[in-house]
Amino acid sequence: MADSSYRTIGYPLSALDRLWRYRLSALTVKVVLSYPSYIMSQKYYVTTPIYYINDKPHIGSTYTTVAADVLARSHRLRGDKTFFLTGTDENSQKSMEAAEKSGKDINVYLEEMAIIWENTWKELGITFDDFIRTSEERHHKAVNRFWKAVEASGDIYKDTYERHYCVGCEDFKTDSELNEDDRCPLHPNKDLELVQEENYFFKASAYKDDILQLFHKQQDFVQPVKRLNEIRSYVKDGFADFSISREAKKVSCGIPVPGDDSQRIYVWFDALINYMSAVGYGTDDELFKKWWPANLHLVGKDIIKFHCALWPAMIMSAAKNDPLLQNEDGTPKLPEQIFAHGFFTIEGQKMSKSIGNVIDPLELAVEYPFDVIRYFFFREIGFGNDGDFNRARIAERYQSDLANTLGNLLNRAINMSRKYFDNRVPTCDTSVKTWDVGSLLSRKEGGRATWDVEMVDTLWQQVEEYYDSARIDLALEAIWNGENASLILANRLVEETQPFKLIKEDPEKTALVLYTLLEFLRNVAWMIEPVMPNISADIIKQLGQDPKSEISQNNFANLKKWGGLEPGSDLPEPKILFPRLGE
RNA sequence: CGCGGGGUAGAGCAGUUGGCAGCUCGCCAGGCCCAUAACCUGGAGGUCGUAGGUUCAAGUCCUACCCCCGCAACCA
Repeated sequence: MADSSYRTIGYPLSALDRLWRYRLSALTVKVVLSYPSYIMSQKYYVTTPIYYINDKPHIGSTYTTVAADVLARSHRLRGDKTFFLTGTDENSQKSMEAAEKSGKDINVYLEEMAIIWENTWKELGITFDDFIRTSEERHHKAVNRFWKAVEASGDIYKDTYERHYCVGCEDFKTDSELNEDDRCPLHPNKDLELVQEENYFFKASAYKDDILQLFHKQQDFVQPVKRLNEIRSYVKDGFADFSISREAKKVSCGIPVPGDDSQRIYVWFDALINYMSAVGYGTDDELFKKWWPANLHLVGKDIIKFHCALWPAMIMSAAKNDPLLQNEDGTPKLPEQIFAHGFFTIEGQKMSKSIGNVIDPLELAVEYPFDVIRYFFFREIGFGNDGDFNRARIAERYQSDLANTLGNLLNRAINMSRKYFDNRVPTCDTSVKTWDVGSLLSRKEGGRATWDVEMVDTLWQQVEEYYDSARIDLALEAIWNGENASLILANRLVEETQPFKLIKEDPEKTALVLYTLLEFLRNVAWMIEPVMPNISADIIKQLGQDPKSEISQNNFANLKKWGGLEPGSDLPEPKILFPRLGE
């Protein structure tokens, strides 16, 4: 990097060979902004969708919820005021049908199921801060307030119509949206309902340009980019008004339309508002001001239409007549970002109850420590992409990444330290930031021959950036395999310095090497804490520290500062972190 | 013209604005002996779905085409 002798200034561009251009591009310095952590401290509000409770949680909803948990934990770790919301959608026809099937009273059924969901998340160690149920009073109040605001903006109108309604899409279909057999192309085997009634509509179409403008101005409003493209073309091609109510006599659930008991608010208009009702909209203005707008709505790729287009349109409308929804400059307080993750198949097959491959997360947590599953979710599958939930791959990841790379490194580092330094963390000068390794640490040409604490700082910066952009997968990759300090590199460090030989010649240098390994592992433990909280705590305990006391300091800058592991402190006897499988 | 995803090493995947085709696992050969038969190094293995086009330069941009996956219900 420092060697710029091959930069032949003034050379005509056309004469540049491939190598030259390649090297020049390698010179591009990544500028990473870093702030003192006391400035970084801010609020973070993240949500999952509210789940239909026509059955217990499965691996799919678990994936979404765990992702939100990882992001919430990553912000808490850094001292951000964090609010993580999940919950249940109880005003839907699907819940009603499931209740009927079970033969239970609807309220009894909803109560039981909501408890199952909440308890499942608790048992899996999900750190949600609130659990919203759309049957709750606070939600009804929020919906009422929201409806009235939208109504005052003139965006709710009544219409009598006769139209094709697709139960699968929960949406109306215009003639142009039907396939050649006059059926819904998404649900061709499902009869369209010819619906004839008088309902309320939300004038979404009035916000078409504003939504497109939003996509244009805030390019990261929808992530990943491919979803933004998808939703943009949907809005461009026609962003029709949404039906937002049903005749009360035809549905057995739902919140009554304010001022019109003959109609019930229908599905999405009601459900989306949960993100506001949970933080006090309609019940606690101060609380609402504290948390809204949400920083991130985490959703599955199937519901981006509602979250990325309908929801902002609804807020734009309501904001016109509700100061609580306005920024200081009068613009609507929209959520900052919507991230759509992909779906996964189970062993190559679509997840399906009839195939019988639906996985209960609690049963899975018996097969593997749940931290391992969490790791697999984000290491194996690029976040935002589709993937496959595959047992063989879990075992592979476990053996290779967890046992061999991480677990073994911890074990060998602790064992050597104990053996050579009287069961203690080696004593060395922790202010030494850089030292000769003796050979090349990086296998790449031009790789470094020194250990440099700066590499750990750089890794921290990368990891934080990746967590910030919800790229949990990239954070893990950087920790395990990155160009800077990484677990791979730490293992290589052992080979290059050979502390097991070095101890006979140069105990001081050996102390430096082993301290570096242990202290790096302490840092890694905190980097992976959002994804593997239990493993993280285990590592810190094995290093002779109390994870709780460290985190209770709630001082992120302190926690990641090099030298946190005290030289000379006791090192307990190590335990195998990830026992080999099948033994 | 229904919508979306995808075709890159044996398997699974990355490849930002075109600039030496990469990662993990597996395989082969060495090294090491602190450690969980773990760790490190080297190697083999590619017509980047096909055919055209733009360009000094295409996995990447353009055009056409082929193939695979998902789209009854359950369902993130």
